[in-house]
Amino acid sequence: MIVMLRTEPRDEGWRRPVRDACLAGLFLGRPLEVLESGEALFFEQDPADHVFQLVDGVVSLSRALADGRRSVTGFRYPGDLLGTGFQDRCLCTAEAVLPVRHRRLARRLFQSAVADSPALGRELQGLMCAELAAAEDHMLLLGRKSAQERVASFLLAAARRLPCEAGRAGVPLAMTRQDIADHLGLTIETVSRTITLLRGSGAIVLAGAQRVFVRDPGRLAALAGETPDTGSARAARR
Amino acid sequence: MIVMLRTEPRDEGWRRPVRDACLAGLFLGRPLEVLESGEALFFEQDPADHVFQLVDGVVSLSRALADGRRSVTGFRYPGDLLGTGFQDRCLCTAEAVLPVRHRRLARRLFQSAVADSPALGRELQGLMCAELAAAEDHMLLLGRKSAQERVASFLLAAARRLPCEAGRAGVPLAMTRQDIADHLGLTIETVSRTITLLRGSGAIVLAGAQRVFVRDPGRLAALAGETPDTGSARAARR
DNA sequence: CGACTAGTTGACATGAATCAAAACCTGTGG
DNA sequence: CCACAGGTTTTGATTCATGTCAACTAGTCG
Repeated sequence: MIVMLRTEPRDEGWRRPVRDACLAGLFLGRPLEVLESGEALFFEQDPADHVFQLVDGVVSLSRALADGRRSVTGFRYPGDLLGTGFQDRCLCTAEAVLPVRHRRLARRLFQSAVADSPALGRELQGLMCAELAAAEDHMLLLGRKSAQERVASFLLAAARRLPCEAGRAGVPLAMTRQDIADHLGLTIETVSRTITLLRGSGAIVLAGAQRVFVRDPGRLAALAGETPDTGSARAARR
Repeated sequence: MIVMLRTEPRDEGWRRPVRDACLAGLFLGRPLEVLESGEALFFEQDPADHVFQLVDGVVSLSRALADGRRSVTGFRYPGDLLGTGFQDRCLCTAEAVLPVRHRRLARRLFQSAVADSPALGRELQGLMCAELAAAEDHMLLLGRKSAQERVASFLLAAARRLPCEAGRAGVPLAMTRQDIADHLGLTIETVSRTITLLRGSGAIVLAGAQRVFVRDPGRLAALAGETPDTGSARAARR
């Protein structure tokens, strides 16, 4: 009981060496599972019984209309958690874009771990805030950006995911043009044409369809409709 | 101290008559503030120092590109909380669409209350999950739906927000056509034309620009691209 | 009543979708 | 090593939905 009391205090900073009790830690003992490229980890509307940690590969998250029209809400990469934002049902379908290795944890366990630890609670809240921020960015892209701005934004985001040096070797685009199109609310043809256009402008160079070199990040950012990033939103009002 | 200990146990179900210790309860003692229609509660990129409870009125949440293009990510109504999904900065601008009455709470207090109570933590997580689900729905709308489907979806959602009987008196659209257009990724002209079209089809009737009667919810749902709601996503794969 | 703003309608332009075909990969088998 | 099959990506020609620009109308507030 005394121990209980001693672990209670609010500010926990002191007793964690670098980073213990992180969400990733919950998956430590779990067995590794694998998925072929194209297979699904879960489907939209499935009961959301598990939470997943992506160890290796790339996953697309998508939802679809009855007639097959599809929206890819995002992609997930090694280290990311999947399904943390679900309640009882899966919000989206998760498909392996590359061969995947992952671990799984029963949602019950995940939830009780989060409920038991304020630190985990905070980490989860942070993750969800980030997802929400990304979702809002993406709504702006889908609702208001031109095809060129969308593709440029996408390539730029892909480049920024990589450590600077890795970028020298080119940005790998694991997903198909169809996935990119469904992510950007365009058709494959438009994605293809737009990439050709960006290539023509000298902002990027291609090495096969799946590898891009960003030659001129500044120009790409400009084409992406990014603000030169000075004034506040308040100042920018017309 | 004994009292402290007695309030500690994890499963609190027993000591709450109907619903105490909910997030809304945190705002109970707070003074009511007011905002004229058109005024902003906070701006994109402002430091996120407070969390708000909307008591009365309607608020639009939006982000903007440097050149003024705008995306309204959603609307908030009485009872809703605002700013719960922010970290250190506001993700979006919140503007009063109707005169607003609201209460505010320092984020610090909000966060510590949430950290202290697993029940509040769960409630907050639930709210954020719902926001995320709404965001994904909206991405599908923006990326893949036609103008008609977008407007029909919007009107349907507005109608469904109201209790059934209230619907008889018509669905009030507090926001301007510009707000609707920015929400749906369209222009005001297209919104206007599309509403006219829906009116022509007999699905809706207008009473002034700000009040809609949904005459045929089934037809409207069909025009909105909603599935007749039978098969699972798994079954619907082509 | 008049002025102002919001909303609607019309004519026309255009960016992206669609339909179609060619080029490019990647792996398989001779 | 080459030929071929099946898939993905690119390119081309054309169409169409939505955007743009402009005028008109309907509320609203002084």
